[in-house]
Amino acid sequence: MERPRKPTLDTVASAVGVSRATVSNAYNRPDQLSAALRERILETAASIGYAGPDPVARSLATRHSAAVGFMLGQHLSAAFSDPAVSIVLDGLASTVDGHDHCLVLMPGGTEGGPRPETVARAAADVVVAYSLPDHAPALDAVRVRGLPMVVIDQPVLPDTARVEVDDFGGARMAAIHLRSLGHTRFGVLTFSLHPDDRNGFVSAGRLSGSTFRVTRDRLAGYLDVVGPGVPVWECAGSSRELGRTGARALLSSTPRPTALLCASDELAFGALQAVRDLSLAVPRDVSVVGFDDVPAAEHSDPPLTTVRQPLTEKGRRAGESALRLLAGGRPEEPIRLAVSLVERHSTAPLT
Amino acid sequence: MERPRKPTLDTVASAVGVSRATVSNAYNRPDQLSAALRERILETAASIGYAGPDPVARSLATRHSAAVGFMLGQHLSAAFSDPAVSIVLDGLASTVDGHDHCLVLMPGGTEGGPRPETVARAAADVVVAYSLPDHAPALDAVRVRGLPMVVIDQPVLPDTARVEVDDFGGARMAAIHLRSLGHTRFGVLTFSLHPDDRNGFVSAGRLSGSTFRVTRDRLAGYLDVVGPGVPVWECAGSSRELGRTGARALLSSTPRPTALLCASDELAFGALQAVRDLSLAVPRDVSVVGFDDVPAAEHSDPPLTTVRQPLTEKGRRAGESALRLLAGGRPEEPIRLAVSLVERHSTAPLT
DNA sequence: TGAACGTACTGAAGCGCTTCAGTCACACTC
DNA sequence: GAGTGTGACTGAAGCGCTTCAGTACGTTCA
Repeated sequence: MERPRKPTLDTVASAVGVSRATVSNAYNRPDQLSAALRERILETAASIGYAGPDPVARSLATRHSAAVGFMLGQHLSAAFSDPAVSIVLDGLASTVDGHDHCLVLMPGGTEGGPRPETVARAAADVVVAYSLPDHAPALDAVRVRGLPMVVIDQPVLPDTARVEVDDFGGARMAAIHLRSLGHTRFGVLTFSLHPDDRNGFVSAGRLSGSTFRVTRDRLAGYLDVVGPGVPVWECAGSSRELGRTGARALLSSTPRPTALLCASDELAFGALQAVRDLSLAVPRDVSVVGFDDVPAAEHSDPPLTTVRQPLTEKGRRAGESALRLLAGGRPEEPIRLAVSLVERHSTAPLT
Repeated sequence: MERPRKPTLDTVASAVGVSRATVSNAYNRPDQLSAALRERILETAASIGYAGPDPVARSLATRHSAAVGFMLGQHLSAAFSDPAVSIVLDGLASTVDGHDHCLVLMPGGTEGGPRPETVARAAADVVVAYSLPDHAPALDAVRVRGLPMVVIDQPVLPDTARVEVDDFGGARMAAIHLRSLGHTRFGVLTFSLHPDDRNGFVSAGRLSGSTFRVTRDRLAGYLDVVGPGVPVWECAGSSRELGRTGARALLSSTPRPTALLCASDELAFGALQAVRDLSLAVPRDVSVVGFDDVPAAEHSDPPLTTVRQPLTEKGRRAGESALRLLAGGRPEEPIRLAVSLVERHSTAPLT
């Protein structure tokens, strides 16, 4: 079947009997033509099924694509199972959407970040990177393309905007809290140190060379307070299930820890369950702290003591930075958001 | 500061001393030139910082953008807190990424779907819609643009591919299971019937006119078996917290239900917690069934009896359909994936 | 009354790339 | 030595739009 060609600006222009420039103005610069003519153009366009200027052609002509790329170091399901990611992404998405920009997802491959080819071929004029390992090839691909970038929770990169929280300080606060409650036997539950999906106790060597900034800092914050000899279990991702397994392992060591320091709330929720699994109670037998303060932390059983970081704001600020770079602004000073300890009922003095 | 213009195909062409067409071929049709020349072109390109053909210009010339749009009826945080969404999205993303396509996110506004302008301006050449209300304006915007579309769990639309599961049948299976265990007093926990974020008991009127196909069918499946008089609580989203609140309300009615039918696993997890909150036990005092069979269902306490739907495959099939449409294929017959009841330990005979 | 100004619209030059019909030189055949 | 390929490369026409310098035609004002 001979499908009719899609209408273009030209189609509309000759249907109305004006020049192409005028039709373009009808869409983009209403002040450039009389209201009556504009009305007539829009009506004609609708009647012949013209859906408005083609986004791609417009992007080529204007030299920006109204899209912000989003690079993620993990598979999407893994990433989103962590509310910390989805809330940030939501903040980001609503910010850019409010300014008529789309979000182009570049999901991570197996290597800790999108493939460089994916980056090279994606239409975006600024990209925000979240949770990539330090030297991800995708980061380099962005640089080669000359796209401005904002990184979240990532090491500093030349010419790049950045938003982050004080993971190290937050973790220290949590650990100090526990120590001041009298605890001396700790266990630490962390998520990936390296992009290789490993679960298990962590050796000193693996610990030192972690390529994920956030993991590294939270862990360092904990260990800075509780000392380096503490058992650390690494989970391949931030999920309840993995946390439950890890916490079970930690609680099976002798002497049994009386306090568990978790790198995220999701991991901590798993730990809560693990304590129950062993017929122990939180906080009577073991205290648990999380990190993030996701909404569910307030309603867990018991409500979770955790380090609050402003997740939505993180996404929003990243979005605003991206928009500012898009408008030609220079990357500003790194934005550092405050964290705070939220004491609830999963921690108690050592009895 | 005078920033140097970004190199283009032309820049490379004249640097090497060949025509622009040849440089283009070096990237897209290696068989059209000698290996030696290609090598030389690629080297020169790298040395002058050319990152490869501009994606936008290429899209305009080829008339496809290598992007699949993704429309979602909810805010991203709401959507991703439901693993059922993130797993589907992950399946979709890895399918299209494997074929060098990006995913363009068009997040829902408040009206149950992306704004039509968002749709009109997004560069994508096929879109997949998930979890939109029946007559979302975004659906119409896609039609006007003439883009092919695949819908997941959505009513049939002319000229549109579709993948879905038998929500009605699945829900019936779960309800029949409960009835055959002897239960007669039920409570139903559902998620949004309308795009207005409401929580509370559902009136008959609100129930009949639901605009979300999935909600409608699961609910209808439950009620088909347990009868129309059963109390139904609507949650604004599919999260543990909302489920917990709703289940608490349901369990406070007299006579107290002995079985809770939940529209999703997340809701069911909340119900599990609610039962504990009231110092009751699952399944001794109350049986609970979920829907989806997300990974966590196997590990909940107790493990959840639920209706399994193949989430990853749903995303994968949707991705494949999208790719096929992109290749010019006609929309095929709707794909209907099988569901099955997974009996675990959250249901038991009425004692 | 004529210079100055505004408003409404148009022509044409790109934006950076793909693609297809050639052209050209060279080898191969009978 | 004319005919037939064939492999390697090029010229030029678009893809659908934006934009900017201009034209044409009133209005205004000194």
